[in-house]
Amino acid sequence: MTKTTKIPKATITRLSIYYRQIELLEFDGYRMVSSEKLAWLCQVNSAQVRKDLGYFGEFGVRGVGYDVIDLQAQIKKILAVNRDWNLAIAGIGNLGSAFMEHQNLVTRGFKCMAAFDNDPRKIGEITPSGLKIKDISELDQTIDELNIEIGVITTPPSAAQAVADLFIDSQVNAILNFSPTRIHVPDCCMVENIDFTVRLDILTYKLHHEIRI
Amino acid sequence: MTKTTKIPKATITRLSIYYRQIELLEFDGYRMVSSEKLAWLCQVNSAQVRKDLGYFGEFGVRGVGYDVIDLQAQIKKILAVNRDWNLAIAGIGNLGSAFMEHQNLVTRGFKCMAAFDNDPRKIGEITPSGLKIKDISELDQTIDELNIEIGVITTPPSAAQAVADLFIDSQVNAILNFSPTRIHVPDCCMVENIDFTVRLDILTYKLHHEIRI
DNA sequence: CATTGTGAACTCATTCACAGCG
DNA sequence: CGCTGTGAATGAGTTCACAATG
Repeated sequence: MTKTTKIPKATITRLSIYYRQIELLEFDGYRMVSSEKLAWLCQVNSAQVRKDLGYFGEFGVRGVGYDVIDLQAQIKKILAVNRDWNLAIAGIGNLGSAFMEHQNLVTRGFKCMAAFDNDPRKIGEITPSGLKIKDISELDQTIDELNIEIGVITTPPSAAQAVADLFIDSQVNAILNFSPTRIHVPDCCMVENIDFTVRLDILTYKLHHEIRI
Repeated sequence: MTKTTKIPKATITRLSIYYRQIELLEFDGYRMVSSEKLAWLCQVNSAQVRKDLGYFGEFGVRGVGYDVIDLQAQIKKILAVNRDWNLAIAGIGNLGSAFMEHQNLVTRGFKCMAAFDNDPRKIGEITPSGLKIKDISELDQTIDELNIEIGVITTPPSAAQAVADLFIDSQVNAILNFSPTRIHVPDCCMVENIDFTVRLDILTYKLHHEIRI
């Protein structure tokens, strides 16, 4: 019934994980799946699965479970990944290049439409996927022309904030930030951070203290 | 006083973020920092900063703040990043290569000591950092010889679980998993996942629903 | 007297437990 | 009967508010 309860951010994260597992289930020929089984695959509690889905509707059949194909479609709709999204990426070093070529993006409708750098040696180069690297000064115009909605930052940390500011000036309100810096943005803009070293620090902490958190 | 209270995982994550900001503060010549300022930089509540640090000791001076150099050293010790850690990486595609060459790792004492793949065309190749790519079948022996404590998985999702199993058999109890699959491991092993698409899905969800979670 | 350190209050998230239903 | 859907109970994490103090 799409209640207006506030939905935990963790729920959205898990929905994305459920989606991935359901894809695999479908590939393996499953038609139905129980919350118990999906929970096991995703390493969460089965009540959690049911509650997460419950925020958005009643997708299951009591006594039976969830239809794999249907659930897949429902989650796609919830996450709004039932359509393509245009990305632009700034900072074409090793990481930026790797991100652009990454299989899981292409197959999921995330399209890298523009690539920017400020290194004169890189500008004008063609990436393996056939994209011409542009000068960062062309960002604003390009974003507008290509209808970019998500900006990806793979620059060194020192450049991250300036690039974020450029994206925001160009009305890009969603940023995926790979640099190990927190960037400051106005309220209209949302940021997701991916920081390798934070993840590694968690592992070293746990290894050192010999605990599982 | 290093109380034996249970420490939230989020606290460890933030500690790593504080650390990054403190490095920058030191670089900018600051000697002291208040919880208020650090909180602003990291986009959290200042009581949160104090509480997080409070789990591990009393590092501040009332009425003054925290000594930048000292706090840096303290957090390094807590996270156990006051020493080097040897990594091995499996799956030398675009992402694996990018990860190996990544600046922030090298400067932080995370050393990529071994690289594995199962593609005959890649085995034997030398990476830009001078590492010879080995056959995945040599994993067990190499891990042992080089004293590897952290394994990194940058393979396609279909290979992730098998590689994880190999790491675990070789007594590697900490895994950084870049593949968009949840891997199943025994209790002795800890896993941190980095999944681009989950992050992108969160952005699309928010863009579509025009909310900030 | 500005700022830390921390118990208490509060908010948010997860899990339980069972009614509801195909 | 078995599994979903969900209110109620529990648990975890964050923020408040203020006493403690260099």
